[in-house]
Amino acid sequence: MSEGVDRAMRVLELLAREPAQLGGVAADLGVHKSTALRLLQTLESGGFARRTDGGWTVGLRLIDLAQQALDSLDVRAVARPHLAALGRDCGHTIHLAQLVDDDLVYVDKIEARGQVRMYSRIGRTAPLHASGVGKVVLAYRPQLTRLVEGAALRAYTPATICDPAALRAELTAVAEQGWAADDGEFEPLITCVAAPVRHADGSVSAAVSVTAPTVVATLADLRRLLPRLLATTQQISRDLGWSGP
Amino acid sequence: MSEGVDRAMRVLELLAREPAQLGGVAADLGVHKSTALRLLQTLESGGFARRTDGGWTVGLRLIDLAQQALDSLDVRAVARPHLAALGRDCGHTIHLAQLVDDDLVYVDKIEARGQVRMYSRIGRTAPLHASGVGKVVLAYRPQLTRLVEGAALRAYTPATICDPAALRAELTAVAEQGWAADDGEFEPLITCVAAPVRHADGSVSAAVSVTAPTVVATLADLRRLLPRLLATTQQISRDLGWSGP
DNA sequence: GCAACCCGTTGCGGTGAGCGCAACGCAGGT
DNA sequence: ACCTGCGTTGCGCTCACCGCAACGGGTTGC
Repeated sequence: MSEGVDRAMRVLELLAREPAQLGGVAADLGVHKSTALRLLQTLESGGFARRTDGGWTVGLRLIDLAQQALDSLDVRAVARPHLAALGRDCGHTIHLAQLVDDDLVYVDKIEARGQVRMYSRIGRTAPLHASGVGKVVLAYRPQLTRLVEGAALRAYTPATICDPAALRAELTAVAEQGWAADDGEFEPLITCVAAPVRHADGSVSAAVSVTAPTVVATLADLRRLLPRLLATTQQISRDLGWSGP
Repeated sequence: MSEGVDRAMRVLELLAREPAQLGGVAADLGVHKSTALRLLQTLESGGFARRTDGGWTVGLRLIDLAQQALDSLDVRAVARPHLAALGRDCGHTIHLAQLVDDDLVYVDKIEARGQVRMYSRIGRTAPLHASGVGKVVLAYRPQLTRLVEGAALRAYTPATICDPAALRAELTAVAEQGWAADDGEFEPLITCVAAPVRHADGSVSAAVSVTAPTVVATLADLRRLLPRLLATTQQISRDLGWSGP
């Protein structure tokens, strides 16, 4: 629709991945470098891009805006202290994922006490069929299963549930027991347990998970944390206005 | 330079502050609403804007990109575990600020153990003359004093140092003692101590601070944490390749 | 030393992308 | 029944933006 804006967004995608120079940006967009320069200058004037020694990078304004947007998410604000307390108690990585349109997005994260590197990032989307938070949300939002019914379920690991029937059975079990596990279904050797967060109207559009590498904690270990996790999600739900069981 | 992109950035600024509807966006930009709609649709197609029940909001892609950019900041990655450890030891809010061009930007934050609300946000800029991290950076980057020399120093509180001569004296003291304090100079009743982080070449372009409301910790209390803070910044500096004293 | 690069940057015209306009469908409120 | 304000669509006009070509300044190579 708006060509310039479209190109600008592609530029930001590029720069966020890694800094680039004018020529590279121009080539990647398939435009003349003078065009790319003017784009970058415009972005620079707004603080969305900046120059470094070795080329162009995303600007601070982008980071500021994103953080502003994150802070305006009500679920995040309400949940944060509870997540921090949970993280302090168990020492593992805590994730908060929220459903936005048809995507389940990680919107908060408490780092594990250990120094173990784990690849996850606020802003990324969680695979609905291959993550604890995803399965929890699916289990309580039947209409969302349309997103995984027809589509071929991607196998991230050998443990990923790719068979629709098996997934349906899993979701039924999750809905009944009130929590979900993920034993290496997205990344090998990474395990988690997840539980739903309810809004005032009782709907589930967010979830909390406790994640750890199996070398640190096995699924059995994490299961022992379930009462603590469920207490956390229930407290968050109550803070959001939910008054169910 | 590029009008469309310029408008798009203004739209994002608007949406990040608070969700808005088409009419509001159009009015604020001073354009016809059809124009605003096309802009929003373009942003939507790239994931930079999205529709909610009550209007338009910033999209997830923006958050993802910003987080990606944050993660690529080397200082942040190196410092994070040390900051977490420091936060665990003292329980107060920890900030990491980095100099980007002429702005000192908060790039990481460890929340305080207590539930006390404090207004700071990753992505915001720190006032150079009215914050611990700002004064530390100024003290070790004399060429930057040009930024505060001529300009009228804004008085955030009665304690803010607005007199150039007084500031110069303060910076000299900071440079000598190796750390800076901020006793209500930016926000009343908020105190902090800050120390410099050095890069491999010995230059100072980042700083760490320990912040607390005076009701929780007085300046005297925070001073007692100085050895721990200085040990942290020195360790970060070493991890960055610095081999000084 | 000069030449050959590659970087970012700057006028300059032609043209098509995107602008404003006007009109429509649809909800929700009075 | 009306009205108000939302998002949306088609249509010409025009000016913003594109590509081109040329320039200045670093760095590299022989």
